[in-house]
Amino acid sequence: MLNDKSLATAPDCADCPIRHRAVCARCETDELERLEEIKYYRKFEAGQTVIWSGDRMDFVGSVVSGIASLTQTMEDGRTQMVGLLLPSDFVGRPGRSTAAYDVVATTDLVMCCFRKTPFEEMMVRTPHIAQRLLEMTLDELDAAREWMLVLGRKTAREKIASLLSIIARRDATLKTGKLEGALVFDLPLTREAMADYLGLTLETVSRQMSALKKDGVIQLEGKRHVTIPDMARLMDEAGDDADGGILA
Amino acid sequence: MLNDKSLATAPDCADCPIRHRAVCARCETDELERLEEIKYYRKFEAGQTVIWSGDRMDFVGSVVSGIASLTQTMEDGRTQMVGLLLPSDFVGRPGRSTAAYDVVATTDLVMCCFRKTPFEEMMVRTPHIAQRLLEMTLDELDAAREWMLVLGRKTAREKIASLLSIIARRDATLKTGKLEGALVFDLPLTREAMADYLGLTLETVSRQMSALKKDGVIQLEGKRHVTIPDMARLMDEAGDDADGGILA
DNA sequence: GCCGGGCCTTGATGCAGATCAACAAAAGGG
DNA sequence: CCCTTTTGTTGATCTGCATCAAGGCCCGGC
Repeated sequence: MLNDKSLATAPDCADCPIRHRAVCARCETDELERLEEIKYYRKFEAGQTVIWSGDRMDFVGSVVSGIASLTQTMEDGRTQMVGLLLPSDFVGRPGRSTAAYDVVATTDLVMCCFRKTPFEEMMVRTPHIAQRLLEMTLDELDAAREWMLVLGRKTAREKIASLLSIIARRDATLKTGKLEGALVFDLPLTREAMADYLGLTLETVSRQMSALKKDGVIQLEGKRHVTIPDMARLMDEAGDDADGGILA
Repeated sequence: MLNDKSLATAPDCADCPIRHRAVCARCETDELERLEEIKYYRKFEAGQTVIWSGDRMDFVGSVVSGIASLTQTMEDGRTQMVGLLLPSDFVGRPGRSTAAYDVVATTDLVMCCFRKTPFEEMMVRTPHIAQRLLEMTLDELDAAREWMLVLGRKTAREKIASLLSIIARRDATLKTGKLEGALVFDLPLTREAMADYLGLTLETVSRQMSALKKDGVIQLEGKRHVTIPDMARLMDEAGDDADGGILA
């Protein structure tokens, strides 16, 4: 599974984000070593499904590079994305054996996985892991609740602005750690995926993107390359008070 | 703070739900004793605010009786309820000192609280607490994501049916532990609170309640007293595949 | 080169739910 | 008890987004 090329592109971490995020730095070295022994890598191409809702899920893991999405689908086909997993985000649930959502690779994707059972045993022996996971889960819960406001009360234009500002912020933090001047990034989502995240149709997404472009809130080069000349302006369009949104 | 009358009404627990839920049964007795020492009770009347978003929050706790809601508000006044806290649900976040949402008592409310610092120290000493909290937080995350589907993709009628089925299920589980025959309960929410939870206006809520009544999906006696003659029918109206929704 | 299929944009039209408005029914409060 | 306030219902109208439909752009295959 381990693939040198993909690992070479892992962000800000020569090894594996679990070491930085899920397993905290305070853990004893021998525990970290044991974690090394049970970890493995999985690679997916854009569009591939990592796991289907309801399927047996015998691993937990985190995103090394690329983006995965969590989606829920109703019988009649309506779908809602309920989370966007960026590098270092955690997937899976200790203590549950089936997946609650479809997990799909939105871009090419590398994940660092641990078999669930040894990971759980390790959690029992290493309290810091549970505490670190609790912290991460609480962050995700905050992000999910933030998104409930977006879904429930914001207009289509505000929704788009919210999504762009979240991606822009997260992208800038990953790349430079700073949020200054114009922000430039490539949208990792199709219009349809944006629509699924925002509870809109792709036509509405397209129209609002055009409108934000016409109004100078964003610049578009091609369909995906975005420049945000003024982040404060964008956040204003998103209806956020200046501190803005958190990401799933 | 401790109030005999309100404690007498605590559901299924003569003492405090924390003992059952947040602190797991496996914890050593002396740890439980220590937890006893730092706990205290707070009582609120319907409509009172427990804490405002952004305020300093130096406690964590759980609901003993009554219902509290977590709400986010935009500057222009649009509000979205992001969680409904029923008896035994946990509030607060170890490791954060300010509240992220407004917490409001929707009905008369009794909470069992712990000062945050001793609770956090206790968490470090007692690994099972962190693991139990992780489990609870993951449940809440699932519930929040379930709700994202409701907010993003369901029609007004489906939203109402989803809310009713969640309340009915939770209420029945608390009271009898079973989901058989007709379910009867009192709505603990005003039409406005329902609207805030569902991302609708109160007029739409009222209309859809009337429509569901006219169609025989629910029976209404007064404004609050609800009978569900056929739970499967209601869940069908909610657009859920039979297993239905989870609650925040 | 041409063709077919993703992906995206834009236009025309329809409808679910918001908004505005009036009133009914309880629920206090003096 | 009446009066006010809160809460809920129902109607009329408006509007933002969905839906239906047509076509453009780009890329990969033949």
